[in-house]
Amino acid sequence: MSWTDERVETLKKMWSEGQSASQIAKELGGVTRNAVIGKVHRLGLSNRAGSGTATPTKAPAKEKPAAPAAATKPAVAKPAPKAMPDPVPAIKEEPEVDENGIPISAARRAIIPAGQPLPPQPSANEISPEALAKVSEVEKTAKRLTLMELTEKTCKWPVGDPATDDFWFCGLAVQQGKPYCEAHVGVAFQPMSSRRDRRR
DNA sequence: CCCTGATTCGC
DNA sequence: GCGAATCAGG
Repeated sequence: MSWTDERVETLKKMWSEGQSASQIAKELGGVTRNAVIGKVHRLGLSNRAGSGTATPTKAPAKEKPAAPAAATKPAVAKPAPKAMPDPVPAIKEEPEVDENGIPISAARRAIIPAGQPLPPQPSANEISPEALAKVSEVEKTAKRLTLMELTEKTCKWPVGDPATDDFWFCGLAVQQGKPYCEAHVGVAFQPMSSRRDRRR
């Protein structure tokens, strides 16, 4: 595989979205995470926006002389609108939870630990019955943790009403890089088409 | 041990 | 330019 324009674009997009190199590599296929990282560096987009907690170790004061005095612009220059991508879909205000126990907006918003990007809201999206079934089943075996018992390794999917006693977090082992266990990741992150059109 | 990105260096 | 091997950290 080679770095076609398309692949590079995907790489750029995913990288800026905060996806990990391995995730990107998986997505692209035919490349390893090393390849992705290597490419990222060659493209000169090594640092992403956000927490510099990754691997700062030592941040040598590398000041980038953005624009030498050479070219002096007549000022006025546009404020550079920057990118403002935030397709935050208007979430439906649903005061109740699904019969399958899927929490809605309010609870979720408050609980989400602010991981990396953001958990795309299922909103209008339909979740596969399989995934939902999986969730309701998982909730039986959930560890029912309290807020303070949560760690990076515990699923942070909230269940129940935070305002009542009947509220807890799944607490099962999270999926690497995700805030939820596999089952909950399944309903939190929908690929695209969850509907399986079965036709003859 | 799982993972992460960073760097090096032969190709 | 590419990416495996390696390094360094969580």
